[in-house]
Amino acid sequence: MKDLTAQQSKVLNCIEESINKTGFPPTRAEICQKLGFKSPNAAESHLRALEKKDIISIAGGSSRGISIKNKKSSSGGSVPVIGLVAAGSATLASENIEREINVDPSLFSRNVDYFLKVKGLSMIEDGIYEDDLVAIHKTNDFKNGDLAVVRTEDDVTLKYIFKENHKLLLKPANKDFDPIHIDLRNESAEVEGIGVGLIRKN
Amino acid sequence: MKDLTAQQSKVLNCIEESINKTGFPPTRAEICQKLGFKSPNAAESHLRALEKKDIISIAGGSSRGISIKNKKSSSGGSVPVIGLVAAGSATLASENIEREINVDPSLFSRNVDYFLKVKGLSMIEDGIYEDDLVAIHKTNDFKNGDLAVVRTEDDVTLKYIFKENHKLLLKPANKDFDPIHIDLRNESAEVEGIGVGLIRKN
DNA sequence: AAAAATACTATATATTTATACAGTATAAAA
DNA sequence: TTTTATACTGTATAAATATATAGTATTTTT
Repeated sequence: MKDLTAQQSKVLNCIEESINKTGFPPTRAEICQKLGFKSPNAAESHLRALEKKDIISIAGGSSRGISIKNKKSSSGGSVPVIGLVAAGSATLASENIEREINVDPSLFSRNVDYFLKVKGLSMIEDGIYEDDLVAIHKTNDFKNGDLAVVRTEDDVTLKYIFKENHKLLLKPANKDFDPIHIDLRNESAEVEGIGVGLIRKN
Repeated sequence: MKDLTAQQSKVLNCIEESINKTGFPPTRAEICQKLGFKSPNAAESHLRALEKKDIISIAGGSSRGISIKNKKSSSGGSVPVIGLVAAGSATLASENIEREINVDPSLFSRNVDYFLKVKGLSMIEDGIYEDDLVAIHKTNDFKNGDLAVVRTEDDVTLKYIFKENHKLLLKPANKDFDPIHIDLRNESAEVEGIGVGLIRKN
């Protein structure tokens, strides 16, 4: 990312302040007033510079149409919690959003789309316990050994995933549980996302 | 809090959606468009109703001047991360704040004062791994069996705590580690806080 | 039964606001 | 050295927007 100039930082700061304080972005005039500019074009050109550097986006033709890109946390860091229902291998209640929690997106390595509330003990040997919230990044791209949310024909399960040609291995971390073997020629299976973190409440 | 009517809920929802999606509140016209109203005054009066019920506030004379009230704190959501240095039983670098992360205070059962970054494997059998962030609630009050941050004469360690008269037992969750016995008549020990949760990054 | 709140359409307008255009000046990059 | 980016003032204006006023109709509260 390109560096911002001192003035551009001030303008960006002014935008953030406005959003935090009032709940909405500032107008050009307000930026000018706060930073002591006498021409609205002073604000305008700084905004365009910030837009060019991909720091903000400006909605054309609408007032206060400024939004800060790749916004860390803020207040919009709300992530849904979805519960797995059954034990062991489980059924995802697709729209079963239990609640929403606020998390800092910068916390985890990848963007968190939802938290999966773990039911069952299939991953207990790797420190994933019942009722833990596993942070899921939605993707169907994975590497062998990733912790994946996999939708099989009638189940959704959280396991380590390994793929070799047409064979899919879903491996639990509990010696009392058997690995699941899926032959993709006969059965369908889809990776919904991969685990990028975990939250546990005692 | 007074109940909202169905229409008022829709309008509120529309405002929230706009803020989430675009980064700024909607105009009257935009609300009308989304909800199918044909007069800007339809939106206006619903907004005034929501204002009267203290759900939103409307900044007079400014465009998109809508903000949703009592938005959940977000203020005190910044919590420091402190690293434990050595392995097994460790030394707390007291003011060694690695960084700050934003968490939803309602996430854990008790208020989180800081996160302790775990070093070592002494709690591994209970799913607390190296580099996990254990949410610590500062207190010197504890129950037997609590996960506690204990400052001994020259160490700080995270263990299960048990107290019986003058004897303190600090119990790891790893059979390769020995429990620590402290005789409070000879040695001093202080409970800095107790663990109320955990965050892991993969 | 009357008053107040809800739920709108319809029209109008003062004000807010984005945004273009014309300059000036300096610093940095090509 | 010429171009590009930065950093503004100053003026102007079309378009966006809040907001008032005038109605109608239904539901809820008092």
